[in-house]
Amino acid sequence: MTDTQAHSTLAEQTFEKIFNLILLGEIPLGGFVNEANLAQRFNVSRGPVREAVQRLQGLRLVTREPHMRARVVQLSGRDLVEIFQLREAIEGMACRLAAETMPDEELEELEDDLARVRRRDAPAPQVLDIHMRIARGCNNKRIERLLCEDLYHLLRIYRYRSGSKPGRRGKAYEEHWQIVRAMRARDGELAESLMRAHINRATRTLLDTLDDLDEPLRLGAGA
Amino acid sequence: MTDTQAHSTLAEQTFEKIFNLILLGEIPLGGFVNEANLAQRFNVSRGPVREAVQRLQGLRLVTREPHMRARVVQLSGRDLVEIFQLREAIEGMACRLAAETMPDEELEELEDDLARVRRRDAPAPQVLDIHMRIARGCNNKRIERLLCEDLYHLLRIYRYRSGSKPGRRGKAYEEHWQIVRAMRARDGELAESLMRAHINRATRTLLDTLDDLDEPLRLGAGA
DNA sequence: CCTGCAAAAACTGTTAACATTTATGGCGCT
DNA sequence: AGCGCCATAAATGTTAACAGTTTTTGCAGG
Repeated sequence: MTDTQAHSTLAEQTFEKIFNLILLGEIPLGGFVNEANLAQRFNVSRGPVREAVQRLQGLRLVTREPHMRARVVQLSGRDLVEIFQLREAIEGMACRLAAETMPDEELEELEDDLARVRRRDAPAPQVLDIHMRIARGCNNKRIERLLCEDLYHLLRIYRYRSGSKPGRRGKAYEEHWQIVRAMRARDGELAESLMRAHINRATRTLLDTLDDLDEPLRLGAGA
Repeated sequence: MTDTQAHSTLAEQTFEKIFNLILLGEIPLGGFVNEANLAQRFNVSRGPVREAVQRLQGLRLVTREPHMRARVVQLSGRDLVEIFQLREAIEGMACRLAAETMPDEELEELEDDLARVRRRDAPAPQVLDIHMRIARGCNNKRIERLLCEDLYHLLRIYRYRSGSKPGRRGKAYEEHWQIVRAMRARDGELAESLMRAHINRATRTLLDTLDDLDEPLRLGAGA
């Protein structure tokens, strides 16, 4: 109507809309992604919808084989472990690189913001924030995109469903602090191993949670 | 005509064809990817071509912004370094996981094949082969896909243009051997660090080659 | 009641035409 | 000649209809 080029292309807007549908559970995990249905819903043709679904497939958020109907992935406990193993490897490397190449001023800023979080007068207490800032500071566009665009979407869905563990908050802060200190010391190797340990601990907490719930966070049909 | 479902969908066939065009340099690095042009060339409509190009964008092999024409990436020296840094992180982790979970028999087979390569009666002396087999054995589908599907395509293009360094062959073999020995000993940590060192050395060789050539392997316009 | 097959429905794959945006080339102006 | 503007050309974005495959439905037979 009047919203001229918020994202400029229908395909991109449609991607965001479908992603939100999945995020909010309106299309459940394991549920089907129907092109015609979505096209009608958004008042667009199937072209942009197809493009959006294909992008979701690129993120491995939906599976899609030749003539079969696309469906949202299940995000089983196994899937999450795999994602976290991948994060451990990539974010570890990102942290090493950021420790070696990030400008001093940005590191200081990062440290200051972290200190503000501790004093409870933080502007945005996003847990992912520090991870994202390290990813953006690693001076490797390919790693940055993989973390900030590809894995970020998956983590959003996971976090939305299992409101982040409150018990880990304090410990996570301490671990973040150590990581930033290693980075300020320009000790890439230490920074990497601290980040890996940090994510590894998160993985363990994740596994415990999954055990508690008996079954993984499943909102779609059971396997 | 008669080739019934080799890949079943036109979009997929078109993807392979366009990829080969890029691999062979028929579409040069930095060159434009014209949808209508390719559609006519392959006797298909623009739909499958669009889908193929979008997949190439997902691999970060072509860049494509809203209304601009898509173009093949440049693969500058910087790009290659970034790819190798990413490989170091992911293949390192893959190697650790493979060392911990790969079945004994597969590891033995891997060792035997490597021994055959040493004795010069190898069936297929593919350098990438051992990396791929480790990726496939890491028991993490997400990592496997990232290495075998995403990064594999990029490495193929790089290798096609700079016929793999012969001087490294012998050393690479020795390093592969050590990695497999660590895996057979089920020492994931050692296997990971050996794999990382292996890729790191390859990166250095790569950088030296680039220095020798004065400018990176550029077939498109210079940056 | 269950099983297996055949027709119908639903869905994805593909195409060609239309709409909109960007790139190109020529013209006049300074 | 060099620079900016405007018409034209070319490329991408979008749509609606058609084609082929898969899933569902319903019925007949055991």
